[in-house]
Amino acid sequence: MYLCTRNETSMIELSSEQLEIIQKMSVFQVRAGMPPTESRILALLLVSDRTELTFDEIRETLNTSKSAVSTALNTLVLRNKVESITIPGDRKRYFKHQLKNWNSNAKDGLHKLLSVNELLKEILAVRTSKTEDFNQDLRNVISFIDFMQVELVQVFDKWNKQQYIENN
Amino acid sequence: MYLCTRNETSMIELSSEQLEIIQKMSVFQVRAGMPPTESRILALLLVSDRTELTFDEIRETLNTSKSAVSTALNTLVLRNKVESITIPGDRKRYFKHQLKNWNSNAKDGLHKLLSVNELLKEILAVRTSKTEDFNQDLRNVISFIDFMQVELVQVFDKWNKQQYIENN
DNA sequence: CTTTTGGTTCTGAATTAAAAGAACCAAACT
DNA sequence: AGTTTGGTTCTTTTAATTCAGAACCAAAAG
Repeated sequence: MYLCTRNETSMIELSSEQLEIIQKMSVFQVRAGMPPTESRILALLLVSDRTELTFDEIRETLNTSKSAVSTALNTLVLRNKVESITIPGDRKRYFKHQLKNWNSNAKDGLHKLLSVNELLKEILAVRTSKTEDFNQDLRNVISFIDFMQVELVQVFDKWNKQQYIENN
Repeated sequence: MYLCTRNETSMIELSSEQLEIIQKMSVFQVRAGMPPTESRILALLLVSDRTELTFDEIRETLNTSKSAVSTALNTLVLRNKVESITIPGDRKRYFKHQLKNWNSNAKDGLHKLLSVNELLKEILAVRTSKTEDFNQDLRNVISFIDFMQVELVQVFDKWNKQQYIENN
């Protein structure tokens, strides 16, 4: 006979405020294109009093299937949104929001957005010369994006420098 | 008996390069969350030799249904991505890419992205004080976004000023 | 070596988003 | 007035996401 030392449920207790925030946050993320389960997991990891939750705690608290939680967590880990921690002597994995990566994720996202400029340059190269006004507008957009690219790098640098100073 | 003075087709002739760019551009936009038809219309309006196209030219060139083109164009106009021009004495509407708005659309988009900060501040206010490390990381993200908000406004200003100078 | 734990992977079902098709409508033309 | 044009709107079809449920599997525990 094997002992069952586990609790009946691993559901996390949440205040109504916490639940409400999970709701709002996930609506926000879903609108930005993230799938619902991923969004709710991220939101839960942000509001929960314990910052490292197990697979089962997430599953039970959000009342979702194992498969959905599994795939969502894996893509979140892949995208550096969540880190998975293992404690020696404990088989379970613990999942934690990767707040630290917010900065560099934002940077990557912006870079991807700005990479449209390569296509715009291709377009300019192929355009007829008959439409000078339009082409000039296009050139202007291209310079704007080039400008943003340069400036954003400086803004990120400025932030990093400022952080360095504050921590010394 | 009524004369049919219209052409058989209003399809726009496109080089293979132009077609290829439409393809690449729409893939890019779709990945950023824009519906396919909208993306292809925008791309077409960017590469086409004529910059103002009619409803039917768009429909035939992209080989899409009237309803799809209609709704896509209407949302594009609503979002200030496309402008619709009417020429007096011509019943058709002409549609043109709003390159001029790229700048301010970008600004709006970024602002929406950064508006997540209000939620993060709510979260911080509700969090337990037991998790000081995590809370500090969260505060750090919040300051980062606040910082970006301020800096981006300055970057946009700088661009506008620079443009003003160049044009005078 | 058997059982339990902590998941993963593989269907299928259900929901959602996108596009097509047809009916419709107002303005202009004859 | 009747027709054609230039679309719009509503309904149906199709395609793509998302999730659940069950089977499965490796590592650890008994």
